Amino acid sequence: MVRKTKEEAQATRNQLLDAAARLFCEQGVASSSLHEIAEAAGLTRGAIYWHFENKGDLLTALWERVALPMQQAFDEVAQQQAMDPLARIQRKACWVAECIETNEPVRMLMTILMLRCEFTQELESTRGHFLRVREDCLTQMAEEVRLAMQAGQLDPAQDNEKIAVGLFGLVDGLCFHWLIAPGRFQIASVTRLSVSAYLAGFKP
Amino acid sequence: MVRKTKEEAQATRNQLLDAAARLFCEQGVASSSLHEIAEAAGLTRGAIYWHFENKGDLLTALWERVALPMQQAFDEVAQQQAMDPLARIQRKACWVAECIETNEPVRMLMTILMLRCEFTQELESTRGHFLRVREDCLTQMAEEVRLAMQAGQLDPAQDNEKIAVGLFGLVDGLCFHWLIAPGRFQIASVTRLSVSAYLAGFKP
DNA sequence: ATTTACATACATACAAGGATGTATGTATAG
DNA sequence: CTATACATACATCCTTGTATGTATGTAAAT
Repeated sequence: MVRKTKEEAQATRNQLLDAAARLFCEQGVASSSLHEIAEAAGLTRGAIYWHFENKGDLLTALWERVALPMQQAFDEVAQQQAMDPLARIQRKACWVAECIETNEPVRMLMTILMLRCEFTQELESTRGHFLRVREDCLTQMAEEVRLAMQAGQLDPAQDNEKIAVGLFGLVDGLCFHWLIAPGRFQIASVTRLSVSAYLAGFKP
Repeated sequence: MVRKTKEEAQATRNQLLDAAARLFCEQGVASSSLHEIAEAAGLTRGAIYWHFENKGDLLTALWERVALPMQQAFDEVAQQQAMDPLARIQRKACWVAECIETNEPVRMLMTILMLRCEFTQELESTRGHFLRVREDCLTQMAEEVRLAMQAGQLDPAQDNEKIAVGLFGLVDGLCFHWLIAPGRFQIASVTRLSVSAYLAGFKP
């Protein structure tokens, strides 16, 4: 039972990613051996080494599988021209929190990235991805803030980049706390409240 | 050259903690073997196993060595009765950011906890410590918020706990971003700006 | 329509190197 | 003399990477 069709091979790859996500999430990246992952997927390490280079590559693939569609959805929210700049900012910030709560793959990936992996030399490429995506989002967000300033919704005397950085910190920090202390608070409502207060603090 | 005095033994223990902090920070907790740590401290694994039970215990000790004095300093800030409640809140929130920037042991520990370790079963006790300290701080902060509401500085119609949770998220999120992208922004100034805007958004 | 040839998609086997925990040795402070 | 504060030695278990085996899909040649 070898040499399957391309579709079956893709299914195998997804099985491996699913198993890796579950094990990484449960017991951490370092503590999950490739043998365990393969076994959890009902396969052997040979399958892993066929589809991926090593554990780092596996994690990167996991991240891409979730992040790519998420990035698209994020951009779609950004295209909502019906809303004014400030409403768009608020919507985008809260959307991340909602995703973490409702979308299990996203929640698992964020759990892995924030609590179950070590950003060391081995995962340098993963960290690079992370930083680049973050930088893109930050640039977009700073631009939105600038537009909100132009529209008279935020104080134009402020630094739009700093405002965007603070907003990112707020959202990611809430995600971090919610993930490490699950069920401690309602992330969606707290994020809505916090973000609107934060933005209100920058009104002219 | 064995059987040293108690002071010398304590110094040995500190050497081990110093070496562990450095290695954990540089290459992560999981990637740092006890042999490496002992070697970096100019000792052997025997010394580690004499002073600590295992790697998890070592990390817990590391955390306690930094967190205990930090907790005290934090409480001292809380005792500043000269300031009004809102100023105290602002001061405490910003103090963390300042610490991370100026106090190297604190920065290293936060780097380890946020980026270089996996909160899995093995570090369950460390995570427990973390959560308990966080819960204490949160309770204190919520109380301060309540006082600020009583003093008419914040909107009493709001939920003081939620405000405190949001503040924690903001501060920790900024720390996280600053640690993962070092030098990307000035943490002290951004934190000051963000926190004051956040709090301003809750004014009556 | 077979056969041939090759690439694909894994499974299995092998070698080497740690890492951990523990048991034991040992010199000295108290 | 005894407990202390380590160093050393040992056994066990994993883990990774790679090399090799193998069965099948697929396309081209005949």
